[in-house]
Amino acid sequence: MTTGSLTMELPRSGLAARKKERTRRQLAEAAAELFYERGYAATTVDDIVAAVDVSPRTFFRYFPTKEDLVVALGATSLDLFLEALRNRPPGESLQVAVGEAVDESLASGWEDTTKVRSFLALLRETPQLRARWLEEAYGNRDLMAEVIATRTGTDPGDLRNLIVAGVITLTINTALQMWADQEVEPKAAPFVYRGLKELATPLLPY
Amino acid sequence: MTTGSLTMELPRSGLAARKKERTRRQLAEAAAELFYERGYAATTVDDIVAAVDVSPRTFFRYFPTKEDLVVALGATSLDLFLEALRNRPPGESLQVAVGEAVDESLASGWEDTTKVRSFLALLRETPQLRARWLEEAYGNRDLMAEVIATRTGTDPGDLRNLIVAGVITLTINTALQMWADQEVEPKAAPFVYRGLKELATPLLPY
DNA sequence: CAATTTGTGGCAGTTGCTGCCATATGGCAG
DNA sequence: CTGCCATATGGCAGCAACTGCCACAAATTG
Repeated sequence: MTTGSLTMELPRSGLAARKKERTRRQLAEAAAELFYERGYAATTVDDIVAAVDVSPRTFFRYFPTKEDLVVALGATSLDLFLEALRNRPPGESLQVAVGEAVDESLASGWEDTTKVRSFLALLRETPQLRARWLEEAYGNRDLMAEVIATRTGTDPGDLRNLIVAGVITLTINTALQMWADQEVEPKAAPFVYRGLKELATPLLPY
Repeated sequence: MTTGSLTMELPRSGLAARKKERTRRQLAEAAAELFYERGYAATTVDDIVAAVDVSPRTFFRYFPTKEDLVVALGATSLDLFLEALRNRPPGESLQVAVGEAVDESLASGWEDTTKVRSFLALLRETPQLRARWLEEAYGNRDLMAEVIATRTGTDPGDLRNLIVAGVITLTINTALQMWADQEVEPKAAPFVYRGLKELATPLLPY
């Protein structure tokens, strides 16, 4: 059980592999539904496995902890976001690139907007998950710094790039929460833009 | 049991109050020692209470969770930092004020530098605690934004102040980890300065 | 089809944590 | 100093998240 990538083995084809992938998806979907409905703490692992009809022991073979299942729910978006950012045209400003990459990754990583909002609401309501998610997002900081370095032709190990990556991560998360809090604006990008704009002027020498 | 302030009741004087404060301190100190020695996960609540000779049930009356004990270990510093920042001379630049406030709060909140390093090492080695601590630090963001607003004569609710506060929080934590990673420099302030200096120029319009 | 690998279930056990009730201890009025 | 009240403590039973271990079933391979 590789906790790192949250996938179990390499063999991608064959009946067994598909079956495993199916079980995994069923567990994740059933859990998500229950979490959104009753809340994270009020949903036990037993509840989840009962909905899919597997043993509790099996649950923990797919997800090391209950928390990890929630992380897995959103982790795909993190990867998609980085990939989208890599593919944005080089001439584009970082603001636009980041904003569009957010929208693209949300669109391709989730069935519909409702589920994104539910996920964000779950994070907001559960400090434990919020903390864990932030930690997860920061884990991608180094990768993001690399992408930024490539776009700007600077040194990937530069402290500045790390800081920028951290700040952008923070801003995106804040912006997404603000977006989820309201109902009228369907796209998240405007909120991200608004946050990033604040970073366009020097922050400190007040 | 008020989970909010992590203290139990108001009566500050009297024998009972002192006894309670003593038990609390004993638990925290014994736990810290064990955590630093064997690690967080490898130390059970039973281990901790055995060292102080109270019942496990009592432990949870003082600290809602094992994690909360760790947070309590460092939370004092957070309060001290804000207080120190409030007391820095108004003319001073924000960089200097923050850097000095960090040093002051570390000096007054911990017996010696070794313990600060141990605490930071514990955070570094335990993702779960790192996540929780970050969440805790961000909890002070609004308060910090207020202090900044006061210093700069701007609106406390300004989004910009929130962002600055968040970025400073992030920078301080990163800087402290870098400081703890090395051995030669005894004071943390230089590391904080170095990080804050990066914020003096616009971050985004690359 | 046989041999081997790999996923699964069941079970016992540990740890973190909670509710409940009985008891002990400190604070205080008389 | 005594008796009453408030509060802290201990013990116990119990739940939920995990884990290790072993036996069994299913897929994969030759």
